[in-house]
Amino acid sequence: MRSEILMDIYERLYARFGPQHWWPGETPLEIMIGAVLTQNTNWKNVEKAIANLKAASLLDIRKLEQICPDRLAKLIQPAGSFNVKARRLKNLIAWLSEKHGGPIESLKPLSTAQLREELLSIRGIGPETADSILLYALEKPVFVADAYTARILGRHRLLEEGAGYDDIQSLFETSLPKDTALFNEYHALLVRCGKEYCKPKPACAGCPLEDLPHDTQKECL
DNA sequence: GACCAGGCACATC
DNA sequence: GATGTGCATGGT
Repeated sequence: MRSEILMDIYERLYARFGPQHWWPGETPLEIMIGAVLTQNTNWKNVEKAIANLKAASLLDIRKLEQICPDRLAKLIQPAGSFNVKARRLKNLIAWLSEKHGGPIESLKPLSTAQLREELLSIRGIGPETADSILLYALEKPVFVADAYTARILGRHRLLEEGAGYDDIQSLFETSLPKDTALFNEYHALLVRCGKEYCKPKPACAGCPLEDLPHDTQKECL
């Protein structure tokens, strides 16, 4: 039942918007960095910050290990919260380098559960950032249950009262096949639909989910 | 000028 | 354990 509804939503979104080609990053390292930079931040600003890092040839674990936080902060300035994010990036790089010796390839054989636990232990990496890294950088079948997901499901009365991040995530992970490509596309499509139609002040007209039961008064979680 | 954006840590109650 | 606040830029 729930699987059918979730697949119906997926089909509608895909039929409307088509493939989203996420994550827009060329390497796993760039995706990881983008996941931190996009915290509470518009993606366009993240692109500017990443362009600065590229221009400085800094998309490299060894170089990011060396750089001082102040210089890193200046480069990522367009992404906002730059002092905080510079520290968070340094924490992430230190984990890669000190615990796993650098190359991201060495992470891929490890279990999803172990990687998630380690990521969550890094200061600055919360559930959503950890799951974005697992799904988009490491290609693990993990569902990213972000604010758009909560908002869209909430508006369509598909969430229990008080459902939190883990509840929403397991709703998808237990109802759908654990398929990296599906989770990749589904989350990207929810973000796309949320941006265009399901904002805090919703504009439902024309939304591919418009004729499903929904409640436009409902606040986002 | 207010609100929002692909969150998280920390303080306080 | 729930709720509030700082971080900080850039687009609407």
